[in-house]
Amino acid sequence: MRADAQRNRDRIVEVAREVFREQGYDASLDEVAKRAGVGAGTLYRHFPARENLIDAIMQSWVDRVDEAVAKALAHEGPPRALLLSWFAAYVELISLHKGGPAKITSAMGNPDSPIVHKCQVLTRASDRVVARLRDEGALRPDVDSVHICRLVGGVAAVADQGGLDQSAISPLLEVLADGLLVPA
Amino acid sequence: MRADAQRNRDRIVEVAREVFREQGYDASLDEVAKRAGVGAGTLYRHFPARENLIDAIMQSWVDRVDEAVAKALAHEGPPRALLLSWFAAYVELISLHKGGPAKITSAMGNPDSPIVHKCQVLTRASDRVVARLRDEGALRPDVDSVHICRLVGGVAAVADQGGLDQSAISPLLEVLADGLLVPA
DNA sequence: TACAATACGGAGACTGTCTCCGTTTAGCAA
DNA sequence: TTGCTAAACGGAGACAGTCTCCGTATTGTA
Repeated sequence: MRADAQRNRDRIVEVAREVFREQGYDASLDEVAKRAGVGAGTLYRHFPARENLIDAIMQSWVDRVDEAVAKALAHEGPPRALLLSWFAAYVELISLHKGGPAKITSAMGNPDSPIVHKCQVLTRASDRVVARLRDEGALRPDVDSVHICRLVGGVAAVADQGGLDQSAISPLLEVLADGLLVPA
Repeated sequence: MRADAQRNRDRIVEVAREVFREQGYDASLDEVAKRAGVGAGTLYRHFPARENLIDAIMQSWVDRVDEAVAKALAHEGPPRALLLSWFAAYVELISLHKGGPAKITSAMGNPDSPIVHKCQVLTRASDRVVARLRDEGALRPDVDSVHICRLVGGVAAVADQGGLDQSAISPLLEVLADGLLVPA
């Protein structure tokens, strides 16, 4: 890629991150282009669809997912606490931008989505949690990490769109944990 | 209301129901006006916001909610089957139109939403199921019907946006049921 | 039949998406 | 350095959707 193209691409991503954080994933792309000081054509050449831009923004975010799952696994404690800790991290990670939970969760399992590989990062992270719990015999045998991602993503989507805060989310996540773990 | 106004209003609702069923809740309102044979101004005078139109469309749907909950309650069987039967009906009811689950669930508990009273219909229906299960001592004491509506609505939203079918939804609803009921 | 009051409709302002193509620039080879 | 070409740029403008404004038409009443 030519140096100027790289420069513009980087700048667009940087600005988009800012604009999306302010206004959510529905923000105007022409606005992003304008603030980045490039023409609309340049933006759309680099990112033919809005989703491609979102995907690029999330690049740095992948690292945070790995950190979060490592932290959750490192924490000693009963399976329920581990699961709840991962759920909370999961919700936070996908809720960084308004509209994120719905966007990510609905792309889950759709191989044609431009953000498919971001979804894989999440399912793989959940896989690690699932594997640990399964080792301990704490997880119901018929659940897998896609189920978990959909359930927790659903809660996050509702919370995001309905403006729920932490205290409203927690009881919902607890129900999920109780439904996923084998009865004590 | 003047007779011509009433006529137009009815016609707009009728056409909107059809258009929304075909294209989802994001369908163009000008298209609705056009098909209804009225000007855009007329549509927007009757329904200042898209949500008001959606609210009007759902009028007939309220009856179906009452029917569904009655049917679920009439069914003899263990609490888990009752709950799952209600969940399935709930998902179906709010998924009649594309985008419905997200719209309805995110309005849940927001008193300013134009469709707030449709949400109340759903919570009240869930209340009846909750009351029955609580009588039987089958429900965890700390859950209420708003929790249930949010959880099931979240699953419905994910299913709606991700194009999941019945077989993908069922295991998710089962997890919810297991998390909501006291362990057997 | 006349006359308010009420309602209608559609042109057009505005906003956002996305494309097309003439212009500019980076990078390389001589 | 210079010249050249492929690559990239940018922004005008086509298109689509939302929503308003206001001149016109209709209703229902006195």
